[in-house]
Amino acid sequence: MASLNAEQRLAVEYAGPARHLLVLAGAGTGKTTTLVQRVAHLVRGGTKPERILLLTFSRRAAKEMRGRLAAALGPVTDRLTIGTFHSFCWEVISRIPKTFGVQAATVIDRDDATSLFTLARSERVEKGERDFPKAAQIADWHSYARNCLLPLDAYLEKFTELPADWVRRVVAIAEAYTAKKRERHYIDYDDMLELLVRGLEKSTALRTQMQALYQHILVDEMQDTNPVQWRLLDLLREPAQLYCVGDDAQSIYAFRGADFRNVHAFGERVPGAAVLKLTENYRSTQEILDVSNWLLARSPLNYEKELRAARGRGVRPRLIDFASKFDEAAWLANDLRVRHEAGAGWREHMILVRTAWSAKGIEAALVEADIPYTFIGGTSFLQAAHVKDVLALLRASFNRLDELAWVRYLTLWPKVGDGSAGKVVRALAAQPDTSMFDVLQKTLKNREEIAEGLHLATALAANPQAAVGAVCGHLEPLLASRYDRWEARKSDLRLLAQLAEKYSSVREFVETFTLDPVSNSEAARSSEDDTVTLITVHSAKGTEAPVCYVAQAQAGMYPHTRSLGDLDREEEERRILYVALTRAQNELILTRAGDEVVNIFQFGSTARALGEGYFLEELPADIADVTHMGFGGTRNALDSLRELDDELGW
DNA sequence: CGCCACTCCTTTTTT
DNA sequence: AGGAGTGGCG
Repeated sequence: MASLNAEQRLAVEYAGPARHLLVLAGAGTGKTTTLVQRVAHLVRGGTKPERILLLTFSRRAAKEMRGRLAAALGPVTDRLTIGTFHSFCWEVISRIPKTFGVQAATVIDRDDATSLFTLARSERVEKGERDFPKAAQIADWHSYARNCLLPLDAYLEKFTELPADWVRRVVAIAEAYTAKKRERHYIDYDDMLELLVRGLEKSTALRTQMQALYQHILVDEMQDTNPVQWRLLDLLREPAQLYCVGDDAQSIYAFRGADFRNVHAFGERVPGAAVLKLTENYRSTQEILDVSNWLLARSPLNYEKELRAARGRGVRPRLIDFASKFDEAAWLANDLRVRHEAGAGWREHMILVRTAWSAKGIEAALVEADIPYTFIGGTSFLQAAHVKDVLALLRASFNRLDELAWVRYLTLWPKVGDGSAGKVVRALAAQPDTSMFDVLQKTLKNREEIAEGLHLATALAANPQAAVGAVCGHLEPLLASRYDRWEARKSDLRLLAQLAEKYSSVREFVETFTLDPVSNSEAARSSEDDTVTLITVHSAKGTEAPVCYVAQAQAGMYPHTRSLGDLDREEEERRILYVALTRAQNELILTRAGDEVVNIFQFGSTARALGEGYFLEELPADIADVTHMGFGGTRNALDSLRELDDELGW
């Protein structure tokens, strides 16, 4: 067993008197270790593994915990229940499908939900009404309200400036969305939590039985738990004991309804709870923590946090300015290469970015420098258009009511638009006893190739890898003419087939990957590969690396311009940067580009707000080395000759 | 009914 | 720069 310090041991072996426990664990203080050792401690103490539930925030965290537990406990690990809140709820619901009315349901992701909202909106909003909130915005509000257990109208009245009649119309659109969802047997992410919570509230029998399942419920990242999730824990926690681990300073999911103040109020929210603290940081050197502490101390909020490094002192963090983001990206690639040539492994390096989108430039530089990397976060691989096209046919093959999938598949074909696709969708719903194949044949005359696609998917339903392969082959001519860079995209589809291999049905494959979207490069590489990690800060919570680059740390990014003007949101941005800084073990390097590279998307607010409240503005020189590099780096040496042009002029 | 050309807006973060 | 939504034409 890993050696524990006194605080950790107290937390791991805690045996009362309080029934429930919150462990406030600062960054790098051994949160995961404590959780893993707690489970191991319980199992070794005689608790049946079946009676332990471990809820994590992300799929990646669940996987990590499972791996570490397997190392500590061996095969009994398989008897533990470990998962995200969402996957746990969905597993419960899937076991009692008739009660929850989800026998033939298809799980939809955010994109599909937004498409459904677009349909609902278009029925209720004139084309000319350009100011009326967009589908994506309405979907956000709707999701947020549900995660907070608030009725949509109450939420809109309280938190938006919408006029009363628009509130009513938005609510009507949300109701239409819900109706469409039900009609099409769709389940969205929020349904998973909401259905189970409602079921537990409604049915004493279900509640009693579920409460009897677990003796111990352990929760990771408690500070990011939102009201529905709290409600679920409230419903399950008697007689089970709650064991929660979290850090208020790392709460970065307010946009999903999390409120870090809830961990402060833990004692009141959970009667009979005690709070322990872990304060010794084992991850980083004191220099790295000095910068992190400095950032947090400047907050108007009081986090009462001052991280101390158990490891002692090391290298001073650096802040490097570049003339352009190209210089910055090129320097990053070069620095990585130099370190690699000096003997460091690629995997010892992590580049953290605020937004997935802005990582593109760095990605390009890494590709050009031939540096192996894994990108984690942001738009997943499954959201690429060509991948969705293939998945649409697979989805349609097992849910005849899946309108979004049918329309997507059918309109891929020439001469098939929304009109005929709609006809097919209606016919499929109206004739539930006719096979889908026959409906297609009858509705789309002389279009055998369209029905043939369905045939391939259905015939190979039990062999996902073959089904994906066959469907890709069938659609290839269509997709190749539709998208540019086809060769690159085609490799995504090969990857898709590869991913499908370990599943026993097409349905299981599609469902798992909707719940657990995999980013492109993440899917392509196994965890054993030696690669640099390029990652969004949100995805990086819980991870660490010896050398961390916090890239694009310029004004406008921390805090992000979109959050300006709202104090709570700006403070959340501070915590995001704090999370980024505290990932580093040995070396922390902040890089940023000067703003002479004009952003093409010059939104009004960007220009005005640049620099206001910028967190790194006053970074003291005694805690970080600030250097300027690469001025004119993108300029060709010959460019200096240009100045001669005016002078010479013969 | 489908296709194409045009305009407008976008990108904060994720289960 | 590119994707989504819109409107007019074949």
